[in-house]
Amino acid sequence: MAKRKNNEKYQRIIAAATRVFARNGFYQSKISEIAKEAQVADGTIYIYFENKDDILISLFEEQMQVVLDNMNARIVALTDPAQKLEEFAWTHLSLIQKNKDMAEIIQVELRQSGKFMKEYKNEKFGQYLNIIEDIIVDGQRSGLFRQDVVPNVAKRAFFGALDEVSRCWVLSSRRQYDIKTVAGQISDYFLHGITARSDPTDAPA
Amino acid sequence: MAKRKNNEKYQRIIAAATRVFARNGFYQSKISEIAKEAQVADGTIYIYFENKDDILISLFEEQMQVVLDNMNARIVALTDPAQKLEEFAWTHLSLIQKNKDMAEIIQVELRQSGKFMKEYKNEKFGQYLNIIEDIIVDGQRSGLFRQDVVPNVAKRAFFGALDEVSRCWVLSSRRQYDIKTVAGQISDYFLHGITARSDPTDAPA
DNA sequence: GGTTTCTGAATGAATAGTCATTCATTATGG
DNA sequence: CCATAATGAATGACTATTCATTCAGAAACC
Repeated sequence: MAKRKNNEKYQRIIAAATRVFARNGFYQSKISEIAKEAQVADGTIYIYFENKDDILISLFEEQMQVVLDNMNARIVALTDPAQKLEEFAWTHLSLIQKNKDMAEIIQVELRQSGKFMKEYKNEKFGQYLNIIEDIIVDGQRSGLFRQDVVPNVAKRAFFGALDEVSRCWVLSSRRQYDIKTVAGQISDYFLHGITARSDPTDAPA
Repeated sequence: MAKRKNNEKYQRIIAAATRVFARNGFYQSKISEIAKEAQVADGTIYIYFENKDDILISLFEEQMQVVLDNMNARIVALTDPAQKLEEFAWTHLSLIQKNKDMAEIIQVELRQSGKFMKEYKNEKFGQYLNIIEDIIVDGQRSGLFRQDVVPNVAKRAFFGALDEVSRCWVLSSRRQYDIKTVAGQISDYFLHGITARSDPTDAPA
């Protein structure tokens, strides 16, 4: 296999595949269509990738690394765990919005059972979730978050909430509410809950 | 097409397809494998179903109706919106646990596959989400829930949290925490948030 | 500088295998 | 017997992958 990173043709195929997979779904996408979209011969793809699956996995690994770096850089700049969670929500939704094709693939194609979710270990995704877990544990240590919260469950609850909203955007292609509103609402539910409180200082901003 | 409902062979094919799809994923599943599992000839499947897609859709419609009826029956018996949400969480997770193959298909194949999420309108799923929305609107009317909560966003946040936990179970096949704990935690985050409060009466049970 | 040889990326037509779907035929049961 | 259900081998489309060939540029040589 020819050298991958920083290779113009490799990147062109990745970009083309992202569009094609998002358009048709993985199993409906033909190698020939990706080749055409990348302005490359069918066979050329096999110089850079093992097979069709490998294109999807590579696509994911490549993008996930960017997302991880991005997110870590933003989180590390903050100290307050509550602020960190808000930042996570906002950044996550921004990334989804900025790269809809990619988001759709991660959401829809990669999670398909059998091959991808079961056989491919998907460490990058685990690392991503662990950013949330670390924030929660940190907040518990400092006494800001309740001690009876189970970080491993809470991280999934928080991520799941964001993810479901993202799915809605990705699949319906219309956003009813802007990112700021949604990210704010979700982190607010998670931090303070939806139950009304008689004490007005508890009301959100 | 031979009459469907209450037909023994129809049900046998649905049941077989559920197992096979859960095992291999939709696109990796062969009609011949479903036929074998249902102890039926390949061609017989086409007496009861239009095509392969139709099997998946029928599977889903059939099961979703059961889930909807189940959930509605349980919710209607309660009056307190907060209790209703707790009941929703508990029932949802119980149903997932009780029927893992089905859960996997709904989670992984149907909801997330481009072909099905984009082209198939999926009204049953919308109805399911609307149960949550109705509870939230109800709670706002009675002043129990905050007025600044957006029901349409909140329903997705709540469902997403449950769904992510379910996915974790379905794909890893081991449950670290029992249903009662998880359902309790999630509805508690959603109702009261994870932030610690100085007033001890705010602490969860 | 000009000629030859070499290299390996790129090509795309051909292959080889897979499977959904059909349908001529057979069984069933009323 | 007729109608309906069931069968499963055969069909036909589809497409991932291969590989013999081309070709542009780099090295070697004179």
